[in-house]
Amino acid sequence: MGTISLLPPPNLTLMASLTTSAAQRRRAGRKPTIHDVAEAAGVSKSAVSLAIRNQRGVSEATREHILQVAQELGYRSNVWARSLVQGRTGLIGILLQDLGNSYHRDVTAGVEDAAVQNNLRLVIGHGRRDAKRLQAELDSLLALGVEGVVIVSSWVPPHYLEKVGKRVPLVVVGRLPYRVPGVDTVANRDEEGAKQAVQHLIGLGHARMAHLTGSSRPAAMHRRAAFSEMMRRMLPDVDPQVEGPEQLEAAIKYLVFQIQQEKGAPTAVFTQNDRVAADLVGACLDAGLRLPGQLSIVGYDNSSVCRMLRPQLTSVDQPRARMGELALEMLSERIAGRAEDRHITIAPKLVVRESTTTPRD
Amino acid sequence: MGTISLLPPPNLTLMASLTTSAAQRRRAGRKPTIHDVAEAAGVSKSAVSLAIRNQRGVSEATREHILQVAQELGYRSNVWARSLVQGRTGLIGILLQDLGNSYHRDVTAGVEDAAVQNNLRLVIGHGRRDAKRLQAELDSLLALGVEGVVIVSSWVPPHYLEKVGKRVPLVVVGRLPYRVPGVDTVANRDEEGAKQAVQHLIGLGHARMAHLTGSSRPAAMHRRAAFSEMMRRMLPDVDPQVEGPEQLEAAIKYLVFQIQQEKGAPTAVFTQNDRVAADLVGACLDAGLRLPGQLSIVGYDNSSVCRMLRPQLTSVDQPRARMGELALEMLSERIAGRAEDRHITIAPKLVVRESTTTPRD
DNA sequence: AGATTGTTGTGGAACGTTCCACGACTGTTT
DNA sequence: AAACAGTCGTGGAACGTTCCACAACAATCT
Repeated sequence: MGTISLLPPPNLTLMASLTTSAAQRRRAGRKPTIHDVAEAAGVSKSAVSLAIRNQRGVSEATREHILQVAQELGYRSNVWARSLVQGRTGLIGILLQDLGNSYHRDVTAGVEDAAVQNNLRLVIGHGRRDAKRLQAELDSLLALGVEGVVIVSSWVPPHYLEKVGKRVPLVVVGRLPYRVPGVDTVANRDEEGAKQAVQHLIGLGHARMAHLTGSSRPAAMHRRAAFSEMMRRMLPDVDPQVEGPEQLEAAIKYLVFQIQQEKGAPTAVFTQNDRVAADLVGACLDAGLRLPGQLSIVGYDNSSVCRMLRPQLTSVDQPRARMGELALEMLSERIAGRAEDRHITIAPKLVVRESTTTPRD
Repeated sequence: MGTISLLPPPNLTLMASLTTSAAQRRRAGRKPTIHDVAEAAGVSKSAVSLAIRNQRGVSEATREHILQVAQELGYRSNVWARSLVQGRTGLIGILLQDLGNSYHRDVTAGVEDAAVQNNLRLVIGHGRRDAKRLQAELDSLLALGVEGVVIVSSWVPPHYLEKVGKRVPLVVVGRLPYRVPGVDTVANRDEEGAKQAVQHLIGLGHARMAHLTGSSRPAAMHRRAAFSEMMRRMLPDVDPQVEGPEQLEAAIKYLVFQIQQEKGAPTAVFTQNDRVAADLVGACLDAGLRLPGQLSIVGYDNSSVCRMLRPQLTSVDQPRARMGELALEMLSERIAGRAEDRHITIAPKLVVRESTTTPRD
């Protein structure tokens, strides 16, 4: 602590005339601006502006010259200044509830592709499966000035969605608890997916079936309800077993126990999603059950784990990339001014793999 | 605490000549600005600016009043205007090569947490496992004005890294082909992970071991080299089998075939990562092999699939969140001015599960 | 020749904020 | 009473860009 900082006098060189201003700026280590380019190229800043945006108003010769000078100086236009004056940013946000999840990855890929088409830049927000964080992240996106947001989560509270939806266009990928005015949605028809799963199982000869769910979010509830409805219609004599979402783990254990006892246990299970299915597969194998011999299992999402598990998982596929594309298209319509709400649903499709077979005799 | 200061309304309703301008702006559908708030609160824009930034220069009473008016108007400060004048954005980017991957998710979570601490906002870029796209995405982040970038990928070409690194601080999470001047790195010690894996297997009694790799990226190459080195040191008489990265699928098939033939086949495999391990597990099970009885398998990454597979996968864990935190800390040091390069390595740790056991006799 | 129409280019005024120098007022010290 | 220091607040000048009205000049039409 002995040394005292001898402050080097800031040497105010008086800025004698203002001629050197641009040069000084550059010397100060700042990034080159449009003024620097203009000065170096011997034209006005307006000319540079036109040139770099490829607008008419400058001759081809000067444009080339300007571009070359800009290149030499390493000039890059300042997006902030531009969007400040233009009043638009060309940014759109996508709010994910969970990175590290192939469903979200594929939806995002679809949104990305469509964004490129629409000349929009994508900013990803990461909510981490937590309503508070999702809200904070959404705020963050808004503060960045996105012109619209695609939300891939059903965890953002609807009243918050409604509030935000008034300030900026919002499209939700997935089911909401109820329709929120001003907010568009794109979702797969969970009922149809559940129906296909049940029909597939019935087609294989199954009758005693169970549904296993780990969530009471809207999508899960629709699958569950559709399962019950289908069973009532197709197999009115059978009492379908529906378990969860609380105590899912215990439900899985009990199911395995039932099968080991052989007394009227389900021969097939339709699960709410692949994660639950994977847990079930694990529990069955740990208990020494033969799969799919002793139990047929259908998942939902057709995620990347389906092909990793043994037996490979039969699962309902949602056209994820397409849903992402649709979401972005709806969003850009909104940004362009559409006022009425739209709700698109899209058909899912069962992908049959190894985890389903005819019931044990 | 009892006394409440009834704010004497500042009521400077003069400004006669300029009265309608702000109101007009608001009517035009634009978002409210600092001027609107100032007008509505009867103070100057400077006062509003101070109030919302919680700076001293306004009394507590007026600050509260201003904040309330701002709240009512739904005012949100415009980040670009701010960063335009301040010359900094408070944004940092993170470039991921693959959403939908638990490794990346966890690293990102670490970066996020540290970013909050450092009062920086995170922007996620998504490269999709493709050098071209990664570059485009990195450009995109730079255009947004990030002050630094954390890159979670080894796919960005080093020469490009070097070029970009001159304009903005860069930290790479993971191994690079070689040290790039100006670019910091944080990585796990792959050699140590490989060593732990081999030691674990030797401890179980294995001697004939193989390594299976699906990549020639630096991290993979280090694991592979360390595997060979360990084998040479610990079991000089055994010829270790190293397969891949090309024709990985064929190598897996051949390995399974060897084991079925029983003649001097490996009894354990250390794989480059969990994905390869999962493929191997699947192939073994499909061929009817008993796992881990006929083959012990060790993965790398301790990703979420480890617990989904049966047998559950023994795998080398990298402290992913911690690596993310470190990356962000290094980045903010750089932004603050550190000039010399730093390279941090961190110890991985083997997590033993079900996929490893004593060799078949 | 004069009027009309393009083309190429210019300087100043936004955009919404922060920063800075300074003013008005209220106490406190000489 | 004068001088000083603090607090609270103000208006104007940036920041880097685009937009707009208009100027200079050339080419074309009456």
